[in-house]
Formats: sequence, structure tokens, C-alpha cells
Amino acid sequence: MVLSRSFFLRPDVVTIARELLGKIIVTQVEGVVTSGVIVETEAYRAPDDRGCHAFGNRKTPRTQTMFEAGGIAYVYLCYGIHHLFNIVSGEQGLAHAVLIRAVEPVLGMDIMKDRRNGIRHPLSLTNGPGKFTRAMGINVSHDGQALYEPSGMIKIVDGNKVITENQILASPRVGIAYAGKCALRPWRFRVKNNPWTSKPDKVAYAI
DNA sequence: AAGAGGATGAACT
DNA sequence: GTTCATCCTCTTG
Repeated sequence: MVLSRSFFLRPDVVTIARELLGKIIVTQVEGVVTSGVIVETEAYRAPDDRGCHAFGNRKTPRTQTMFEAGGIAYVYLCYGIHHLFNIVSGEQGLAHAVLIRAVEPVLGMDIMKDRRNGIRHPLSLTNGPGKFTRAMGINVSHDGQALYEPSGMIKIVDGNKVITENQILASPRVGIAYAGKCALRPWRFRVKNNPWTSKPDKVAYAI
């Protein structure tokens, strides 16, 4: 079953980021279906999080999507090359989002390999935020897409895979040195011992 | 109007 | 470990 919109409308984006571990993301792009289990996420939370694009609730053309009601995609271009996919959460006006950082492929591995031209090792196919979007055909044209429609191009499905708290590892988010103290917040979550996650962090905590 | 820099990844040495 | 690709967004003047 696709996750209901109410799942994404809740106010605690950090909890949502943890609960998305084990859920399945499915895309249908140009008639091709791919899917994968979400194994790594990060939470971003305006207004108090300096790492969030919408820090201080500043509205710009790009961050507009984050202020919409939860359950839609926020996709943006990073370093001019990588399309990074987030799930907007919270009620309208609350600029919260969960970055999907890695998935474990389920359907369409061959397509993923094609899209990830040149990558041979399966474990390197989807173990990063820019890698998995490429593999699953996600790009900035999907910004604002609803994720809770059973017939949607991108949807989040509950595969009834249970990830208990002792299977989750938390660590600080990287690449946001400009965020000062906020960079220390352990808002990156990964499934412990899952080989499809990005390379291990130096410091990690149980939750 | 111009310049700096980024929620990364790949290919180097 | 280092470098650089590549372009959009935001800030500043």
C-alpha cells in the first residue's frame, strides 16, 4: 500500500526520517518501473536548522516547494550535476524535508545499471543521494510531484518491513559545514549493517 | 550584472 | 587523499 498523506503531514520530521527506513520508493519513468528499499535518510527542518535551504523560513523560488503541505517531492540540482530527492513533510507553511540518501534495489536493477552508465558493482548503484536518483530516473522535473497517489510516477510504499530502533544508526549530516552547530545534529539515519548505504560515518550513535 | 559556492560523485595520483 | 565537473541559486552592488 502507498503511504497515506497523513504519514507525511506529521510535525516531527526527524521521526519521519527514521520511519522512512524500510519503506519502498517506486518510480515509473518513461514507462519503466524501478523500486528500492529506503536504507538511508536525512532530516532538514526550517526554521531553526542552518543546514536547511529554508533556514529562517526564507522563501525563494527554489525553496517554495518545501513550504507546501507534506507528501510531495522536493528535487533540486546540487553542484550543477546531481538531482537530490527529498520528501516534504509537515503541514503547509512548515518547511521540513527528508533527503533520501540510499536505497536497496528491488525492481529494475538492469535499468538502474543502464542509467548509471559505467557502474559495474551493484552496491555502488544507489548508495548516495545523487546516485539513486540517477538510477531511478528522478530529476528536477519531478519537483512538487505528489508521492501518495497509487498511480503516481513516484510513490512511497509500505512493504511491511519492520526496522526496529536497534537496527538504526544515527550520525551527523555532512557537506553542511556552513551550518555551524547545526551540523552536529545526528539527523542522518541508516539501517545498521546494510551494505547498500553510503560509506560509514566516522561517528555514529544508536538511537 | 557579476561572482561565489553548493545536502556530490568519479577519476585521478 | 586530491581535483574537478557543471549550472543554478542567492547575494551583493
